[in-house]
Amino acid sequence: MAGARKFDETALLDAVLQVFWQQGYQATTMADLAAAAGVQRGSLYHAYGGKEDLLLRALDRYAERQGGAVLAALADPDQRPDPRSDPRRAIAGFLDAHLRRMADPDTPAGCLMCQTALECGGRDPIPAERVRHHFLRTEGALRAVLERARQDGALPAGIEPQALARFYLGVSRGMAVLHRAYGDLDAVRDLARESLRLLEPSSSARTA
Amino acid sequence: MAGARKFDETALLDAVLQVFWQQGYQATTMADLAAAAGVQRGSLYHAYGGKEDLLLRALDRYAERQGGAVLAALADPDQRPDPRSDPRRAIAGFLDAHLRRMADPDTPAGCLMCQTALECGGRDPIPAERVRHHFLRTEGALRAVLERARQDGALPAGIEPQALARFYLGVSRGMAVLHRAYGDLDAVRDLARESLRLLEPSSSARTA
DNA sequence: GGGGTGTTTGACATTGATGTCAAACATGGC
DNA sequence: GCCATGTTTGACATCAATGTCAAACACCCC
Repeated sequence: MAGARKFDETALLDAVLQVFWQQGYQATTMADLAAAAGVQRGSLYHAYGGKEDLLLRALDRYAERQGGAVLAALADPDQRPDPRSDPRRAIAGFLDAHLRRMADPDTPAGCLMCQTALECGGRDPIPAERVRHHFLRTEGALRAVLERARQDGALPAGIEPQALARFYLGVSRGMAVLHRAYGDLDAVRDLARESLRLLEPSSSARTA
Repeated sequence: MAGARKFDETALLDAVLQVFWQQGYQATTMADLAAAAGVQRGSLYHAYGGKEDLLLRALDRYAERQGGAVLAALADPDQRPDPRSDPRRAIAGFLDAHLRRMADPDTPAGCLMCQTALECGGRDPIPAERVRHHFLRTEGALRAVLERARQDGALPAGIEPQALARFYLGVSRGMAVLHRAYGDLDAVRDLARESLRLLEPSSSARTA
């Protein structure tokens, strides 16, 4: 293969991701993306389909990096032998991974997935579907942890893993909105901390 | 005053609001807004400053309509004599008002405030600040209800109204994201229902 | 009903983004 | 070193949105 491309694929996607995340999908132009990636605009068109295609790849890359860290924290919050039998540690690790990500000053506030969900939800079905896919993945991972914990007897009887998984998915999404809106982590921390009280042993088990 | 304007101010803002809500801020053009409002594009420029000004007015109108109903439900969920002394009813009314709004098929999924928060958070400081203002308003109303309930002894000691208010604000924002992403209310209902368990009498009171 | 005030309208110039393309270029295989 | 393959580059035409403006217009007050 001669005339190899000069740029690093993942570095380019990271740059693209950052711009989408900072500015939003519609507000960023191909020129913005090219400048951020240190590449000519024509090269982007040549190597990829266009803005929507780049967004889809950026979403997958985002899921791989940020989502990967989050799911790893969920599965193994503290490198314990079998952390999933303690759902509190697992869920706390899940939320704490979000908090740590948001505390990184080099990264825009909020969450690219949530932004894209809201921005493309009423207009661009393909990115919206991709986001939905990643949401369902996270929801499934949460549910798996809670299912397992219930089987191990680590959760009060009557708990519905499905509903609780959706609850913590929603909480993590709310955290992203508050982070973006408020700019700091005060409210985000409150939201995470309060939500964990639902798993405390003394908490009621009624879930209708 | 001669040559009175032909259109109805609030009807126009409702139409504008709907378009912003459906498509997002950046994706809607002045032509979209003019068409939705049944008005010539030049008239919009004449009567208002431009797209950003229209967004600000749409946000205020949205807060007045949707937010007004939500805050009313919070203050008086069931036309009881003094509903605020029962924080569970008040918060349930608050969340249920969101659910009822989302169940309306004539209205786009999600929440205009949250969309704007995420879309403008990294780009347009003025709309972002306006959204923050409305968020703080809601947070304050929630806190007031919880403060009062605590004074009435209707909440376990040790509860922090501030943190709990932010929690339910975040939950309502998470509901909007899940609604927009999933398109249905299943996950939204789960999120709302689970979050209410935090106020059950048997729930633990530890908050620090 | 005439004059003045403010609104509506369509057109205009300007700006910016898009997507394409041919030519120049780099690289690996032979 | 040379060729073939694929990439980079800048330019180009097209398209769409913006914001402005002068003229036409409708309304109220006198």
